[in-house]
Amino acid sequence: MRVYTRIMNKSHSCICINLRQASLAITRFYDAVLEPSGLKVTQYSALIAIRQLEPVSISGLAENLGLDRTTLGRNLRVLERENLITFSPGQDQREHTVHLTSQARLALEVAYPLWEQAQAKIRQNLGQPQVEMLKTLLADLEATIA
Amino acid sequence: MRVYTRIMNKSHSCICINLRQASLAITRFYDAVLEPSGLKVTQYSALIAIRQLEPVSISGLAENLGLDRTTLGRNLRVLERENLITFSPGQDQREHTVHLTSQARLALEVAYPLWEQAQAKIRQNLGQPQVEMLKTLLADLEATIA
DNA sequence: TCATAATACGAGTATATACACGCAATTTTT
DNA sequence: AAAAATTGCGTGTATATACTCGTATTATGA
Repeated sequence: MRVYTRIMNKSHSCICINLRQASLAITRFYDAVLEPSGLKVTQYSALIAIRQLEPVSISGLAENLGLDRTTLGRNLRVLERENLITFSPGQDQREHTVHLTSQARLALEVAYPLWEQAQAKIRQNLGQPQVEMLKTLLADLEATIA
Repeated sequence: MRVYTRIMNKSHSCICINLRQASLAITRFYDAVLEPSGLKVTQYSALIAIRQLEPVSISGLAENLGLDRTTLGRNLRVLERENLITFSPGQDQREHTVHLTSQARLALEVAYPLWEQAQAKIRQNLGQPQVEMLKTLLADLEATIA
């Protein structure tokens, strides 16, 4: 008797798809809340990271953000075109170090209360302990595949 | 699959960025594991959903997958080009209903044990109760912004 | 019945993501 | 010092995502 492979027919049993769907939905929410600042949440997080690490190379920034180097490089071009960042040569002639412009600092000041508002809504509706639990689980999850 | 280790700033305070980083890392992991099947995890989940809901319209499928209608429409073109799905007109002349090909059913049979392997690794390393807790939190999280 | 609203979809545009490949600069090894 | 390995980055290619606008079809309501 042949036993045919039983395939799960519920995509929501997939941990990855669960994560992706939540990630996309929450991203849409943050992008909508941040809209008056002209920044998307990906751009906001990149600018925050740059401000924190400046001066920083593209690869260093990518590692910090958990993104592929080439992905971040292309994302940064958008920010450069919008006059939010500039590049300058580093000590090492291979490196391009990234800098915030004053326009970016202004945009971050506009974006910050909006971002806080998004964070607050989730904290209030989900509960602070649940938010902390979620962060812990996400960190542990990433550790399982490292 | 590359694992982008974030040395500095491991705990970001942004709930959205936490989610996105985990989502991208886990997606890279699933894509790498599924690679022998020729399917990416997004494609795998789309095909599973189609098999479950067939015959289904593009909009109906998009709703089920939590994706924008136009996003899914473009994703489906890739699957059509790869001869994994076909379209046919529905009762309603506006609708395009989606169908799996036998090639897709074969690909799913190849992909299934690989997908199970990815799921198992996470279940074993994170723990079944933690996986359930994560799913609950993600569902609750999405409810907070609805 | 006819005007209007709602639905289903595609195209245009734009950002985000990442792998493979190649090149130039730097570091390490021999 | 020369060879080899590593590092930093860009390009080519491809998929994924979603917003706006336009069009055709269907449903609804006056």
